[in-house]
Amino acid sequence: MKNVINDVEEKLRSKEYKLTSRREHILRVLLENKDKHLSAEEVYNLVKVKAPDVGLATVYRTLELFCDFDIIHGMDFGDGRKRYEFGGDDFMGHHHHHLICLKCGVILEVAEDLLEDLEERVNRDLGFDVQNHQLKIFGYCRNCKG
Amino acid sequence: MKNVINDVEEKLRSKEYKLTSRREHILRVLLENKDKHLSAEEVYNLVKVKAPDVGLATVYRTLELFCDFDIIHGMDFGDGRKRYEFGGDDFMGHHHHHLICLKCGVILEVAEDLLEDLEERVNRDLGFDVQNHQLKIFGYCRNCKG
DNA sequence: CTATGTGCAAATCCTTTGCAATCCA
DNA sequence: TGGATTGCAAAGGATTTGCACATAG
Repeated sequence: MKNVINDVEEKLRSKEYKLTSRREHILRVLLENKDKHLSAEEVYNLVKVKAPDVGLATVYRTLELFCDFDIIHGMDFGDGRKRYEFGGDDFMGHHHHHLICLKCGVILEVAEDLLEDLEERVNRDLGFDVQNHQLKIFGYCRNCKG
Repeated sequence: MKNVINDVEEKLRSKEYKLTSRREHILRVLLENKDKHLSAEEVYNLVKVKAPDVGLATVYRTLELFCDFDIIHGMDFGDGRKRYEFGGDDFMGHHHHHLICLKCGVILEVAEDLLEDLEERVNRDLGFDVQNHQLKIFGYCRNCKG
């Protein structure tokens, strides 16, 4: 954890950005909620607990910054707001996918990457140079089905 | 085409909705642009050519209506606006996927459905009852790569 | 005639931006 | 000190909503 924070600091510093205390607070919130998919406003509310004087704009600006540095990773589940998750490719290894329950809205993760052969096929057959992919699976979770 | 319009009319009528002339214009635009992924405003602009007195709100309301009836199908490519495509499951058979070029923004479609085994595995291993999925593949198209 | 559909403008929601003040190297 | 960072409030863009009028059946 301290490690991660140092890594991030170094990463930012390598391009003349600072890991200010605001940014560190935001980073901590994201770290402490690795498993969740927080919206900007949720991050804001959590950050305010420890640092009541942060502004929402700063949260947005910092989230964008972290995305640019591939420290976090933004996604969209179609509920009208962007959501963020700690870990870009550098921190997380390869992407995982999301199962979204249509009833209760819970979001589960599938760690395994089963799409490599697909990527290869797309590459070969369509001449499309795959960089990344995003898979969302909608359905009913164990508790909601039936 | 006439067929489709009649189908839609019947579908709407079965639940006490009407296929008014405004709605038909909107439907036609979507039909004539099967291959595109129009935003609400793009639909609006195209509809205005034939029916200058339609309001943007009506377009939004109609798109929502059509989505509810699974006549069209909304999606999000992360550019801040929802996009629509003719054909829900009823009209199109199974879903296709999208290849999004990171440079020129072109969106290609992959018709084949290579995810069935994945669905099955998710179902079996995680007790998740899959209804639908959405796959976006980002990369560089033939023209932009290299 | 009555419920549904519609245009318009205002309202909402999330996000971005301008700007003056603040902070850090 | 000087450029980066920030809070605040205002602006922005997409979408939704309230309401009075128009329309279809």
